[in-house]
Amino acid sequence: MSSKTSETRERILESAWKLLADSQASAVRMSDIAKQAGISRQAVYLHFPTRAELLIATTRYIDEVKDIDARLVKSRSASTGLERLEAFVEAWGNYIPEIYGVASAFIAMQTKDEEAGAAWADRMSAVRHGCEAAVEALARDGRLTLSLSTSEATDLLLGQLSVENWELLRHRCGWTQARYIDVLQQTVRAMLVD
Amino acid sequence: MSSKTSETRERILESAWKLLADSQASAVRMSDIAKQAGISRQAVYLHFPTRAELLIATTRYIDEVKDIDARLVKSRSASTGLERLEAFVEAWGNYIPEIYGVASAFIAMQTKDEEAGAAWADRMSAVRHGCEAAVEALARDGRLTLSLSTSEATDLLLGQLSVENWELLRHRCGWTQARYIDVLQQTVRAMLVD
DNA sequence: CCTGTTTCTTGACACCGTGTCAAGTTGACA
DNA sequence: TGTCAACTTGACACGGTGTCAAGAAACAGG
Repeated sequence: MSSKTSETRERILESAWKLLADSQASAVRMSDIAKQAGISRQAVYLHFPTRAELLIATTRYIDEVKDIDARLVKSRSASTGLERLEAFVEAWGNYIPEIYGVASAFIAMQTKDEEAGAAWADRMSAVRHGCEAAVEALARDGRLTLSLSTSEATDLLLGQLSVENWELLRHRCGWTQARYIDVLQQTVRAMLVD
Repeated sequence: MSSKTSETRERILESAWKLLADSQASAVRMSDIAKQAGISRQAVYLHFPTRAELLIATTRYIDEVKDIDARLVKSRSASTGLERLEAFVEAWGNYIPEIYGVASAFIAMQTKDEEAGAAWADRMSAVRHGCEAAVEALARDGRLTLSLSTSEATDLLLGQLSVENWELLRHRCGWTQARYIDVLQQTVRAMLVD
């Protein structure tokens, strides 16, 4: 009964994830997802009222499977602000590739769809909290650049760690993931520390 | 005759510019532009074959009216790399607000429209050349951070000066334009110099 | 086994925006 | 006066989202 429902639901989420991951485009239509899941297009609408809500559910699903929380443990338990900052850059920077497909679908949709925009903004505000915590740890250590308020420093860090910036460096400029993490740690440190 | 043609053409470009500037959305349709210009939707297609080409023409029009070249003179004539970098950040950073409307329309369109993607990439490669020139001037002075190649430094600078980053700081985080320029000059200097 | 409910399918349709087409109007200028 | 270019009007195709209704299939519980 209910297990059947959630089984199909999960197959839809897996399909959306897969298609978004390797087609990596907003060119993934509802019918593509249905086909991938081996069901009819209408069946998808029985589980998710709109494309936006399907995408939202997909991010949540990925977060669960890839255990975003576990990845952030190390940064939360860092003893110094600097360590926390570097651990956060590493954790989030290495998480971006996992969510990139669905993230870019969101970014593309944002402009047209109110609901999608709100969902993505919400998600980004969670990342912002992570940035803020690292910046505040830095400030407590007295190592935050004097000319920046914690809020400004948080904003800058968020911009540096944005999916758009990752996409620019990794895809358009051809950086490796390892180099991306390395350089970003160094960059963010130069920007915010001391 | 031809003056009538180019007069209408210009009215279309002005209309597109205006609508993109204050609606600041990709929600600007061909019919909106036509209405604003006081002509029929089809007349727009007599001057511009597709929406993408209209947007491309609009950027060129803005570049001309707002004289992007004149704004870059100061950075090109700087005597030191550092001066050149700061002048470039100021010139481009202050130009972004002028083109933001049409830029965000391009960014939104990029994913779906091949042609628009290519046009925007082309435009960004022009900005990249500006970044590269500043970075190379810095390298000639021996002041470029050792751990970065000139190409990597250029990529980072491009990301920092991206329209997306400007949007984040100015719109979503509420920075003033003056503060944006100030902080970015400082940030970019910390990232790339010495 | 039969019956009722939930899940899914099939196929139709409305809506919106882009781009196309064809026929008709207006105005300039020669 | 006739011709040509710019523009209008109104229709249509296409692709994608979301809706609706009728029926099929699976799977309970009695």
